[in-house]
Amino acid sequence: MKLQKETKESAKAERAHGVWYDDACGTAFALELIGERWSLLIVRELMLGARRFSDLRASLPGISAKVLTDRLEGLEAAGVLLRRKLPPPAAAQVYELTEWGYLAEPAIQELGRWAARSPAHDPRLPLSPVSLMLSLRTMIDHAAARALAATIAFDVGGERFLARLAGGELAIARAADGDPAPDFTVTTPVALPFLRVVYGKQPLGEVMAEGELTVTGDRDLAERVFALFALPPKCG
Amino acid sequence: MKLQKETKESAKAERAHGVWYDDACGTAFALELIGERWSLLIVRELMLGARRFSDLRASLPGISAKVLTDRLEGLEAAGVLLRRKLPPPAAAQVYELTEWGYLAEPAIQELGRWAARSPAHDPRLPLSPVSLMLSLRTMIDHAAARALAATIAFDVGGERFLARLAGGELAIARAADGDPAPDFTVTTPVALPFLRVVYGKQPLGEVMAEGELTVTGDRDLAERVFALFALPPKCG
DNA sequence: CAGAATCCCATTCGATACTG
DNA sequence: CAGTATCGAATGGGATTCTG
Repeated sequence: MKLQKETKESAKAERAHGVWYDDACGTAFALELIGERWSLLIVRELMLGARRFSDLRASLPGISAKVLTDRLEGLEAAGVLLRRKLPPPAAAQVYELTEWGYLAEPAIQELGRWAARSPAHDPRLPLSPVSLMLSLRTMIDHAAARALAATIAFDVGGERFLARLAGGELAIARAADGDPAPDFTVTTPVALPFLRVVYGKQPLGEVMAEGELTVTGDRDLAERVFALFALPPKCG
Repeated sequence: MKLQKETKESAKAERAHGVWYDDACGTAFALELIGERWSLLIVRELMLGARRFSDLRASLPGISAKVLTDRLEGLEAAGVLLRRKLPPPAAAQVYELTEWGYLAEPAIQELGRWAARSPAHDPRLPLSPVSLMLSLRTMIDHAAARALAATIAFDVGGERFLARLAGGELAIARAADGDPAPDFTVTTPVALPFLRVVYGKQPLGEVMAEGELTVTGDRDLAERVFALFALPPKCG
């Protein structure tokens, strides 16, 4: 009886550290770190830089304060992110991925690439600004992109990013003060109209005529850049 | 009141279909498909071919019959796997990944590769035979492997596989009757001793002297093949 | 606004027992 | 062997409240 109780208690303690699977497999260990509901989506939202509690809440429709708090604690304990106090006068607290946390991007991309091939995937749900930017980096045709270079400013629902296309890679960062002038600027209140252009291959003029999406600057370059993106073929 | 109740009920119904995140992001959708506890590990166990209920239970220490049943249902509904009746006289039921299910391997690999870089990863826990084989395919140095070709038979705790190294790739399948004669054979009751050789870089002779691991056949080729594998560098 | 603390119900889990 | 049935316990997560 005693023994059984101790076993149960230690099992409980292990669970608190996130030890569910007794398995040396790296994939199983990954699931102990980021396999809880919401965890990986929080990591995704941090992938383009530090964010505040309320930013995260706003980007993750449906998450509660409690759950977000719990997950941030868990991810911090796992070494995936750090909690950092901004220097005064901002004095806000932000959450930022560790160096190793940032290395999770390929895994996130592979999962997304795989799921996008499901016949059941519905690309018309809402998409956070960060997700949109990451999806571009995931779905770009690297080979074709080598032939192009561009500096692109994005404003998605007020969140601003600067993307630099060069050498077949798309580097993305949050917009900052010293940013160079972009070749063109994409402005849209929500992701969907832009998705219809890059993945739905709807003509840019048509979507712009609806009034939500605007592209200013080198429109011709923009069209050639947008042609670089495509969803993977559906399977089954 | 009425409205609230309906909202709750529809939320419940959605949850039953696995709609947790209201998010077009492919990663979020992937998590709806394979993000439940155990789901991705079940997929991993099926990655090298169809298995039975009891095989899966044996390979996933700690999973209960109920949870395994639930997950198999969910994964079948998601289109990740199929339940198939073997023709008589075997007449057993097996679970097998769909074509699209098999495409999840890169995502599983990226997760494993990432998690293996955590300082907290403990590679001395038990490892299922399938995990061991998949980890080899994940951690091989493709560039260096191009210089070698080999046919290798594995017997890990009674589960037998045939691996073919060629063109920098490691193809792995369960052993079958018409298999060609291997260049060498690796036999071990559990994964650990073999892990110590390929990832711990412990001398093969030393590990074999302990008596658990045996390598028969072209021992020299074996040593050169084993040198192709390495864990990614720890981070932080 | 950022988050901790509490409450509480629904779901989930795992153990055990049972069945064709 | 391949699950199903049942049940108590643990957990999860939403709502609300409180604090700095």
